[in-house]
Amino acid sequence: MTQERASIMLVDDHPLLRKGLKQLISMEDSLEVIAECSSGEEAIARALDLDPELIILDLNMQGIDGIETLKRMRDEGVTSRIVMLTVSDADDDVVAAITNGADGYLLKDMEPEQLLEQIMRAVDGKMVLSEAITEVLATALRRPSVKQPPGKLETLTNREQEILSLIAKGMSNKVIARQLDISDGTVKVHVKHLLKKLGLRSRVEAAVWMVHHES
Amino acid sequence: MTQERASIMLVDDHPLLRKGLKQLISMEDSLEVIAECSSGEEAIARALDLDPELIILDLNMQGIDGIETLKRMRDEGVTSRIVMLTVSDADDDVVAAITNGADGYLLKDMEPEQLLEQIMRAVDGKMVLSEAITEVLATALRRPSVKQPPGKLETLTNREQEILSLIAKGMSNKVIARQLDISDGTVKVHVKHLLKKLGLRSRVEAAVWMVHHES
DNA sequence: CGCAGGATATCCCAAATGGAGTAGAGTGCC
DNA sequence: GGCACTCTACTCCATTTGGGATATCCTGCG
Repeated sequence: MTQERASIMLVDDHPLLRKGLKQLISMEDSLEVIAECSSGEEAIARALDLDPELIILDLNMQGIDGIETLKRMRDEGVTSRIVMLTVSDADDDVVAAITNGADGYLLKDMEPEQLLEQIMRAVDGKMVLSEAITEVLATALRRPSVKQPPGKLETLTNREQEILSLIAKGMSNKVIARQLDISDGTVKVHVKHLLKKLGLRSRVEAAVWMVHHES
Repeated sequence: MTQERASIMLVDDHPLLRKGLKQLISMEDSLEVIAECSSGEEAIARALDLDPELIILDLNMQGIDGIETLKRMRDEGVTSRIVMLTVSDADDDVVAAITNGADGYLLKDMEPEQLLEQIMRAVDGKMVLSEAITEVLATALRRPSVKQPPGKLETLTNREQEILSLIAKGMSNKVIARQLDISDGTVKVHVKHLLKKLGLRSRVEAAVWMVHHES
C-alpha cells in the first residue's frame, strides 16, 4: 500500500510565510499540506471539516489571535495536534498556549532543517518546544503561582475547596447550595472561580482532578 | 446547655397513623416532631424549608407516591435522612427506595418499641431496615441484574464503556463526538443509557464512578 | 482610616446537559 | 425468517452550567 502522508494545515495571515513553510514541508515525503488558512475563523471551520493530523498555528494574527483560535478549536472539539509558531517568546504566550492545549511552541527564527524535524516530531505525537522556550516554561513553572500554571489546591479559598469536594461527590450546584445553606447563585460564583484558578473548563474536569489529587 | 432534640418530619396521608407515630416519638425525649405533611408536594416544600434531621415518609400515598416524593426531594437537594415507612414489602419498592437515596425502609407492622428504636438509629446516621426487608434486599442484589442494583462496568456495551472513559477524562459530548467521529446527539443517547444502567444522575457522578472503578 | 480579599447575592445570556420519544441500518441467534 | 440488541440520528423540552458584570457585608492588614 502507498505510504500514508500526514495531513497538515497551515494557519498564518502572512501569505509569504505560508508559502515558505509549505515549501519546506514539501521536502519531506511523509508530510502533506492539505490546507492553508489566513484567519482564525477560517482555520476553526476548516479544522473541524478536514480534521488534519497537525495544525501549525501562527500566534500573531489580525482578528482573533492564535491563542484565542487555539482555545476555540479545543472548545469545538478539534483533536488535531496543534503547534504554535511565532516570533514572540513572551512568557505569557507560551504558558497560555500550553495550558490551552497546544502540543508545541516553535519560534520562526529556527533553522529550517530544525523546524522541519520538529514538525515531524510533532506529527509523531511528541511535544515540541524551541530550546529558548523550554527555559521560559521552566521558569514560569518555578515561580509560585503567577496565574495559569497547573493550579494547586492550596490556591483555593476554604469555601472553594469545600465546594470542590462536593463537586467531586457528584453534587449539582443546587444540592451543594442546600448542603452549605447558601444560594445556588453563590455556589455558581465559587465554582466559576475555582475552575479559573485550577485552569479547568468544567465541573467534570474539576471532579476528576479532585479525585486524582486527594489520594 | 439544653439537650438538642432531633427534628423529625412525618409524611403520611393517613392522619391517624401520623397521630400514633407522633405519640410514639414523643415518648423519647431526644426526638421532636417538627412537622407533619399529608402529601408529597407539601412534604417536599416543607423539607426544603425546615431541613429536618429525619423524614419519615409513607410509601403509599395518593398523588405522587413515596418513591416519587423521595426522588424529587433528593433532586431538590434535601439532605435530611429519609426513612420509608410502609405496609408493603414489594421487592421493587425496597430496591427503588434504597437506590433513590432512602436511608431506611421500615414496615408499619413492627412492634412500636422496635420502631422507635429504629427511628433513633436512623437519626444516628445508621441505615435501618426491617428484618423482613434485609432478606428481600439480599435476594434482589443476588439476582444477576434485574435493573437497578449498583451497576457494573460489564453491563455497558462497548460503545458505552468507551464513552464513559472519555467522560472520565473530562470531555464534553461535543468533543467526544469528534473523537469518535459520530454526532453529538448520538453521544447524548449513549450517555443517557449508561447513566441509567449505572444508576447515576449526571456525567459528573459517572466520571467519579469511573475513576474509582478503574483502579 | 483605607484597601484587599473573601463570601454572599443578583442579573443576563449562551451553551451544555439529561430525559422522552421515534426510527433506520447492521449483526447475531434460534 | 423473525427477534433482540447495538449503534446511529433526529426532535422537543426543561434544567444546569459557565461566563461576565455588579454590589454589599465583613475581616484583616498596614
